[in-house]
Amino acid sequence: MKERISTARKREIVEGFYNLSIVNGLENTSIAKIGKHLDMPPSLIMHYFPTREILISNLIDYILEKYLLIYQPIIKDLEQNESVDASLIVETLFSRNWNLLFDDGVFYSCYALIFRNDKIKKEYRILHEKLRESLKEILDKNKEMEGKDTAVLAEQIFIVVEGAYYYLSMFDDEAAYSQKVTYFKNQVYDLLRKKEAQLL
Amino acid sequence: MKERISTARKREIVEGFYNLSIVNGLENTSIAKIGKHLDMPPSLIMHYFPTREILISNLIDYILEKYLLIYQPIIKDLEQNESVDASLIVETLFSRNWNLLFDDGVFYSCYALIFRNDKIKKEYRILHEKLRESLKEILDKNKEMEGKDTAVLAEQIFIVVEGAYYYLSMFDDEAAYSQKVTYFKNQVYDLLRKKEAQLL
DNA sequence: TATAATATTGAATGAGTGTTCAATATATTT
DNA sequence: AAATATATTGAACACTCATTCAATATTATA
Repeated sequence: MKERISTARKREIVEGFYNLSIVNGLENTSIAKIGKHLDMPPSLIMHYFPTREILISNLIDYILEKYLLIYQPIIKDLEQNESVDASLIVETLFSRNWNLLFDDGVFYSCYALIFRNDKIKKEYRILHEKLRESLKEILDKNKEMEGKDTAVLAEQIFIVVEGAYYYLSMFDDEAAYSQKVTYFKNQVYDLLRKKEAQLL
Repeated sequence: MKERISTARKREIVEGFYNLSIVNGLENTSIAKIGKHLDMPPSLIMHYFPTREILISNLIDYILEKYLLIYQPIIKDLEQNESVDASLIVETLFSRNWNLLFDDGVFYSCYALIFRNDKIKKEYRILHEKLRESLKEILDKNKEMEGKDTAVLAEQIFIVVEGAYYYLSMFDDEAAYSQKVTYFKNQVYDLLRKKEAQLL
């Protein structure tokens, strides 16, 4: 019972931190502000997260956890069919639903921390490796992929996806945005179509 | 003369800000710390940069200015030859010299600001468009590129480069790093080799 | 040389920071 | 019901923050 209170409070605090960070930025979201937002004294936050660093670490866990949900449409499809076709993969990877899962501003602020914090760097690395492994498994279920090095293919596809999200975040103009997305989707389709297995 | 003092001081301050941010992170680099680092009172910094926001804006100008220097090896080569071959382009884009030009931690911290600051977003967008336009011009000088949509090609190449830098920053292991770089370089070579012009 | 403009200093401001601590309330275990 | 563990409170801490201001030093202009 107390265990439940503890975990519920922790989650409440992390989510409050996250939601405030979306609006104010990670660097401007203080423990006092989180407390005011959630109507609880800062000392209670410190009770569950002894230092701000620990709190940030938990926020990152929370964000990365959400990040893994991208594959949900594909997993859902796999429950009914044996393999997934290319278009569902591409459309899922570039869907804007992704942006709804987590806030890009907070995500990149946390990402920037990898350069000065090895623990965070490792967490990010593990997540990104997971994303690629999952894509490889999905690709391996497809007969058209036989004989291809799906591990390398997954790496190359994700580089396009991640580069695209990075770049496209700079564009507000809907027309320019969607035209560029088309280029990058085609780029992934080309990778999937490529006949020869990737050379080492 | 006074003009010179002013611009020299401004540059000194921005560089101090930048150098401290590399070590402590952008969010932990205060005006007081910059002052102590440069042995000048905070009030002098405020004299040249009335608000912290303006100072950050100038830091971003400074970083983006450095970013544009990637093309230097190619420009140097173009002074002697009429066109640049693919390998110099690919090697330049993936060279680690790039990392020496500016600090990635500071760069991504500043990048994260685009999500809450439209002025910064626009600056970043303009830089990234410039990078692509320059690459297009370089590609256009090459006869092998005739008939290809070099504008789209430049977009697709840069997506790979930027995605790669984002992803590779998570890896410290030299072997894993260089193997992955190989994949991504090949990916760009494939783009350059592709016969058909890109469909709209 | 006198005047105006800019450069530089140092002290002060109030607000906000993360964190600590002792006291109290609530729930769990004995 | 008593003892123990956890949850919650609110006040306080020393410190740092960006920013302001009046005073002084230096340089440029008239």
